[in-house]
Formats: sequence, C-alpha cells, structure tokens
Amino acid sequence: MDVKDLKYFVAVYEARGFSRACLQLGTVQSNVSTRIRALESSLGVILFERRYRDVIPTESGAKLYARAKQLIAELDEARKTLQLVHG
Amino acid sequence: MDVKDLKYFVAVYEARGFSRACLQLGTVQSNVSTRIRALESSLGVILFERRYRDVIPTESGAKLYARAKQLIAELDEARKTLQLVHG
DNA sequence: TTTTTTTACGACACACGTAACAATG
DNA sequence: CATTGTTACGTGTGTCGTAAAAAAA
Repeated sequence: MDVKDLKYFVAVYEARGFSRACLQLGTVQSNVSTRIRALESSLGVILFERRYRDVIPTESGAKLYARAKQLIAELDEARKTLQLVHG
Repeated sequence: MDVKDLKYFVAVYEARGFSRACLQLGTVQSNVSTRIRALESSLGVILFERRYRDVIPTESGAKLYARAKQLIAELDEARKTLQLVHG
C-alpha cells in the first residue's frame, strides 16, 4: 500500500468512476483500473463494486476512505513543516 | 515522499547509521544512502549530518521522525482494519 | 452504438545488488 | 587498515500510455 495507491483510490471514490478519476490524476483509465485492482489484490479485499455508470464503495472501501484522506493530509502537512525549516 | 522512503528514514534515524539500518531493512548500504539522498533532494532539506561512526539528525530530521513514525503506524492500522472486514 | 472498465503490450524509468571509490580515524 | 558512506553500473521489475477487447444498457 503506497501513497500513490491511496491517491488513486481517493480519486475514484470521490469521482465515483474510473473515467472521471483519471482526469484528476493526470493519467488514463487503464492505469487507474490496474492499480486499484492491484491494491485490492494486495489487501485481499474488494474496494469498489463496479456497475454501469456507477462505482460503489464496499464496506472496506468506505473504511479506507476516511483513513486515506487523513493520511494524505498528514503527509502533506509533514512536507510543509519540513520545507519551512530548511535544515 | 513515499512510504518506503519514510521507513528507510526511520531505520537510519533509530540505528544512527546507514550500515546498521540496512540490516534491519533487508537491503544494502548503497541503496539506503541513495534513497535518503533522493529524499533529501526532493524535500530540499538535509535530514542527517554524516560524521564518522555517527549519523546525527538535523532539525528537519528530528521533525520528520515523529511524523514518520506516526504515519507508518497509521498506515499499518488502516491495513489491519481492512483485513478484518473482508468486504 | 455509446459509455465505461479491463486486458495486452511495448517503452521507458526506477529500484535493487555488486563492486569500486572516498573519507575518516 | 578497518569501518562507514558514496558513486557507478548492469539487470530486472514496475509503471506508463496506446490500443484492442469486454460488458452494460
């Protein structure tokens, strides 16, 4: 589970679709699909239920979302803190 | 700034040396050196002062350490939570 | 047929381990 | 000379974008 994986996941979650997520991520659908599938595989958990014109988070997906948002925010905050110090 | 980078950083911080850190990380000195340097470069900040037989964290290094430990712990916790759900 | 996700694939970049080098005491 | 960190480099793995396929309505 990588930070980039979390960002991909959050984008799909918020966009409720792979095609809309990829615009925000600056990549193509196929990569989003592949990476989400790899993430699901590595966790042993399905994160989204794929339906036509709707990508619905599973229970696991919903649980991951809150944590993922927090983790990404904390990482950004850490980066900002460091770049003020310049040590 | 990747999760693996943070783990490398924490290992060096706690071992106070690249040679001792690499044992714990299951890799070789050169990789630890390269990745820490890349991390420092991407952050625009020096994290360790290298001295003979002593690797001393800078102010930035010390600030990153607390955050890094917390982030790694939170990521592990998220992983555990998900693997109990099996959704 | 249109929209959306998945799979296949070639190209390029990255991370790894080996080995040689630099520096310190 | 022993120890520790750095640099150079060949190899393999992974990620990317293109393109073709599959599925749904």
